[in-house]
Amino acid sequence: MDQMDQEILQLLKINGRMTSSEISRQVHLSVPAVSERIRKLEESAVIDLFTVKLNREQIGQQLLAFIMVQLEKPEHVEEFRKVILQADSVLECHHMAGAYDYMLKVALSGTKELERLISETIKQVPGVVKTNTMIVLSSMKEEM
Amino acid sequence: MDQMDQEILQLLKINGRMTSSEISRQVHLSVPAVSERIRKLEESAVIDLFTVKLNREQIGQQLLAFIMVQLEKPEHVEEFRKVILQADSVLECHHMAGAYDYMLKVALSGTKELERLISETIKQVPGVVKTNTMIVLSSMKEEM
DNA sequence: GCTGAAATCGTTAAATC
DNA sequence: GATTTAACGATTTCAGC
Repeated sequence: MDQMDQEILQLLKINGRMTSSEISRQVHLSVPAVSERIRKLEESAVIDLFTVKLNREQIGQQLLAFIMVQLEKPEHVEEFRKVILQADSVLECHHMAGAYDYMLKVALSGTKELERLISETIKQVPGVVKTNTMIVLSSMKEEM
Repeated sequence: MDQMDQEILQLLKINGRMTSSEISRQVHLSVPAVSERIRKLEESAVIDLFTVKLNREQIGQQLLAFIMVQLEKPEHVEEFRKVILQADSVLECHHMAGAYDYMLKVALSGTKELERLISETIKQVPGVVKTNTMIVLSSMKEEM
């Protein structure tokens, strides 16, 4: 991955739909050269995927929160994982070092839905002994 | 935003570079109809942006962490904001309710760089009185 | 708001440097 | 690896529904 690849990735980060010909003009490289570099960045897994970032407020997710979860024993991990992967409102799930085992980033319509997620989904998983929820007031930066 | 828009967004979430003609085949709508819907979803800000998700391990960011920050007084927010927006390793910054004022999601090469970020960048901001860092061991889910 | 057709523009593959 | 050319495919525009 050289300087040129970095420039191309920078442009794609700002606009993932930018065409190879548009990029070609900006980086002073021929169109096939640009396409080939993008293909190789995908092949080598530097590029994970192209995606679209939605405006959460516009799609009814006005509330963002982080939920710390303490899972009693490792034998409950599989069930926990299954529940998390199925829950659409859970955007991220990280296995953590420290006082809590997992940290979830969740996007919901409001506190009512948050309450339901915590008490009816997360706390229903066997082994979940403790949770700690932190509410986001606003976000000044959010990248991938 | 109707059912059709949701189907299109779902496809674009999986592949942000999917062409209108590819989408057209999958949702049984003409190509111009698909293009027009995508254009309107962008115009109405439901679509925030098209972007590329990079594989952090492949680009030398093997360490992911969350840093809680306590900021003494509101008059230091502007300086704090400036530093955060400039720091490439800070992926996210959320203003929080609760014990800490801000929560950062950071991606770095390792603990050495983390130490430098905390002591030479974050703690240098006037008003930062306390931080608390949580290390990510692995991530089982990560969407936008 | 969708469709179909035509013109424009972008992509891909092969040959060459 | 990059470029050029030419065939192919996608997008845009617009008339008509």
